[in-house]
Amino acid sequence: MGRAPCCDKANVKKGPWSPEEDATLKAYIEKHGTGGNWIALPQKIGLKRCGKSCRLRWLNYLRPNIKHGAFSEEEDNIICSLYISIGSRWSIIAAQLPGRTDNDIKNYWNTRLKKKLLGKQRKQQQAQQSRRAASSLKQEMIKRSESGANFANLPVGFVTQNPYWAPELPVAVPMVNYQTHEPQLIKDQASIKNMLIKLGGRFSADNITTTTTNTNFLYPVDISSSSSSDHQFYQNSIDVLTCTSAPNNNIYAADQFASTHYDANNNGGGSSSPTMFQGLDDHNNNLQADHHLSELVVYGNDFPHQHQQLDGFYQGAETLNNGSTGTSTTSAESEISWGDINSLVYSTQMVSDYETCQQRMPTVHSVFAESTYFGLK
DNA sequence: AAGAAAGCCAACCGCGCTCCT
DNA sequence: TAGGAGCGCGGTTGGCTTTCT
Repeated sequence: MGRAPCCDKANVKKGPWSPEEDATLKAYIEKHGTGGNWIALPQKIGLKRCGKSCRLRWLNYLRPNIKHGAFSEEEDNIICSLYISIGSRWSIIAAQLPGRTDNDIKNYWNTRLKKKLLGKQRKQQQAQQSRRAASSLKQEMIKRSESGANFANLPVGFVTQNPYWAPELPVAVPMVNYQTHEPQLIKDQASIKNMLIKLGGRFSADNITTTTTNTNFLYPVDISSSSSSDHQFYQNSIDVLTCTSAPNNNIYAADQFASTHYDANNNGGGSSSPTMFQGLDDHNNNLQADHHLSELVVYGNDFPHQHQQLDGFYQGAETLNNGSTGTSTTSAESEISWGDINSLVYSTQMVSDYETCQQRMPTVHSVFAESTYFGLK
């Protein structure tokens, strides 16, 4: 049984608002306010509109100080930065842009900005580089495994980047036990599989047996104290997102990160939105999966390349926009896999952290340690 | 000049969350 | 504590406009 409709659909007008309707609504709200009840409002003022429609019309068009028209370069940058940081939280993004509505920003992003930022050429570069990185990492993992390497030396929280599940599993997955804080190697395929499911992989309905709440393999850790060789190894292995005011400069746990993007029934975090890792079971989607699994760790603020790389991100975007590269990108060529860009966002957990951060610090940086992710190197 | 395709954006839809009873 | 009502949000749709062929 579905939810009861908020209004009598048969007796409400749909479609564009007339100037008269606008005037009626505006005059009433300016004089009396909304009265705290949008559902009842249209009846009060004699509009044959759904209360939700009135609310939307007021918020997106009629209320004072709404800014219409072109977005500035500065606004573009803010939107991009926040989208990368927090994803499609349009209301939060809109809160940073006075006069802009979430709907406006959403439309602007969907129709223009995202095309501006990414293109086919980049995707191809990304594919090549990602394959190379995954391959070298896998070899490194095998080497370490064969030599009986002590994975305790690895930075805590490391997840093998062998990203694509079937048909072969990673050789081994170094993890830190959440309870004991002891490093451990996970070699058992079922365990690894469950772990990856937990981290966000979706393989098939039959295979989903874990929930997002039962096990915790990882916990936040400061990698700044890791040895330089490990640091390098790590750096070559993962992508990095950072929040400059993350508590204690800690890495966020991968499970924390993934659990908010996935649930075992594939219900997503809300409505019908795809989960972050949707597509991992697609055999043609190796590249995308590469990226998803390589993003499971978040550093603190001491990573050296962050500003430079964020700058690179924007430079790349501008280059695309200006068409100033030798290989200009046409709009037709700009079709992209949105798994790529959607995978850039923080988890809900991180968003709340971000929101906390935001109260303390004016900016939040997102960073990608491997800027090859964007083909920017 | 006309039809097709693409771009754009206002509005709708449905779900999760919160508040209230 | 449970259930209902309303709110807020993000995804999607549909229709108008602009550009392309």
